[in-house]
Amino acid sequence: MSEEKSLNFIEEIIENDLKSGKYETLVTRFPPEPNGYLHIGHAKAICLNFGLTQKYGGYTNLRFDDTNPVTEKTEYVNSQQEDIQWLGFQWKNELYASDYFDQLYSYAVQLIEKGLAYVDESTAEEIAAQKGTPTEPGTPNQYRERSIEENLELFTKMKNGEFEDGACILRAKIDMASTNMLMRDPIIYRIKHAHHHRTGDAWCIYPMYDFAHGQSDSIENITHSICTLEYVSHRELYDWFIAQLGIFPSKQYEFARLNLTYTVMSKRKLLQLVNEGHVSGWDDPRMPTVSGLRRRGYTPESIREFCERIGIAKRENLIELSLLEFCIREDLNKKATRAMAVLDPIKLVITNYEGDGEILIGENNPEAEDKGGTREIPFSKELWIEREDFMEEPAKKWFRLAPGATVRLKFAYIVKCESFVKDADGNVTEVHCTYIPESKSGSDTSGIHVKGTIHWVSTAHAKTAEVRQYDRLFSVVSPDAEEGDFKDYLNPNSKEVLSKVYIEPALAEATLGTGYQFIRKGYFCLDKDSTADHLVFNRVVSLKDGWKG
RNA sequence: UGUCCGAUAGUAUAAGGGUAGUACGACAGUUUUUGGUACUGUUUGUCUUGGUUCGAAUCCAGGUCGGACAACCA
Repeated sequence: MSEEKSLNFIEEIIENDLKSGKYETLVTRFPPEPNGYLHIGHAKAICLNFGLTQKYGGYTNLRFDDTNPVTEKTEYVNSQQEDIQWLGFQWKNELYASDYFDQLYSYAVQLIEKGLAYVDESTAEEIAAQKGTPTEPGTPNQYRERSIEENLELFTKMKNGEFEDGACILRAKIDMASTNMLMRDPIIYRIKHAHHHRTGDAWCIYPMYDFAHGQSDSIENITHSICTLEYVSHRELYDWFIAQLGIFPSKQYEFARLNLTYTVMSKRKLLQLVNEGHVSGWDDPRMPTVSGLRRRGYTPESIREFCERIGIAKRENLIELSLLEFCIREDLNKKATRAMAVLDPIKLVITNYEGDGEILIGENNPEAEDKGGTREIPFSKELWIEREDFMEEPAKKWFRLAPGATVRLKFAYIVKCESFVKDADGNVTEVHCTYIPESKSGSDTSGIHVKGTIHWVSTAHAKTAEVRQYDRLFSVVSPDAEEGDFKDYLNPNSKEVLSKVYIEPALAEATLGTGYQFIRKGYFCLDKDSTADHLVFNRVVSLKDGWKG
């Protein structure tokens, strides 16, 4: 029993099952339908399923739940595999529900032979009407009493393609009056003359989720089949099929799915954002998809840490985006190389500086264990500095530049603001300073202490880049819960493009997949749109800003 | 009107009959050549009404509130 950390309810069940000898080996599975891209909610399930077998031994299968040929594509199979591996997990077996189509078919035949399934020729509307409502029982129809022989014959014809789509279906014969709507003779096979991404045209009947999932779990000897809360009412059916077929009794356990503030999580809605062009694609850095987060600059470690922190429970939850941001800041703080970039430039002229070709040395990461090494930073008389680092009339507790104020230029000298220049519109365009030669960083003998340090880039040496700054996709905490269309609540300012940002020369060597901290501004990463002569950076997340001006 | 699930600080998550704790957030302070980081402190909570008990967040009963369930989707 681990005393250090408390167990979630699933871990408790597993520890009990292992301790009691109910199972020797833990087997879990991650079962996505390949009909879209994986999102952070899937990441929670991935971390849970794979994390459990890492912790307790055993293994986890990746099983694609591909029982609906019209929505599924190989493109999605590939992206989902890539995302799982990127998150840092490796499945034991790559499997498909479609691997079991023959077996599933024979299970259906067994049910018919036991008088527990029948072919129903009612229309979809009739079936819905006969189903009753949650408060009124359903009513059986005439097809329910067909003979086993007739059912066998009709089901064979269904399989052989002798019927059109929708002409009939195979239903389990359970209880039309059950309080659980799912037990009112659920449909288990339907006709779809559709091309399947793996079985091609071999089949024209396909099992429904409820007739495929539990049996697939059972075939794979899954001990703990973990899914989200909306499947609670399916559990009765899940157990029923396993009991009637007398196969390995996998057990289903449900946990609450992840909801994140300021975003939506359903595949349907994410697909809509993509299709209607509200975002650039599934991997738009604003999307809560794994590929979007990856492009945004999130690390696998940060996402795993997030999934660890949110916990596993059965109550509905809405996790604050700030926790995700905390996780990536925490990770990148240790990893990201520091560099200077000026996003909104004005010029700073050091009137008494006459140096030429001075090179300063900067530490790459004071938070890394090895400090990340150092780099060379060219300095000169004219620099770009951030517009927001100068205030003509300083606020109280203002530590940055203002007329007469002193400030340190990061890695360089202390300067004093002597004057400034405005354009015709009244915007400050230049700040003129004098510097203190003996205040050089690392060998400061000036004895002067300043409260503020600002970043800068030498105008003569600056490279340029495009910077894309992202904000929350929606302007309301819970777009799903609002009145009307969720898209009405899109944040119109979720993406801001800065086309000409000045960066220090070292940043021109930035590589894809690496996090950088633009000192005092935030964490950034190179975007895949970057080319050698047009660098593009994404802002992963800003730094926490202690300035409450 | 039914069945099932759930309810602990702002948000999550522990405590499984015996001190309501932790994290994020917020606020304050210390350190700091990033108003970052780090460190310290403060803040706020058991849905409700009864019952069992020496003792209830925990067990029981009723209520309230929230969620799920009537796709030939998964």
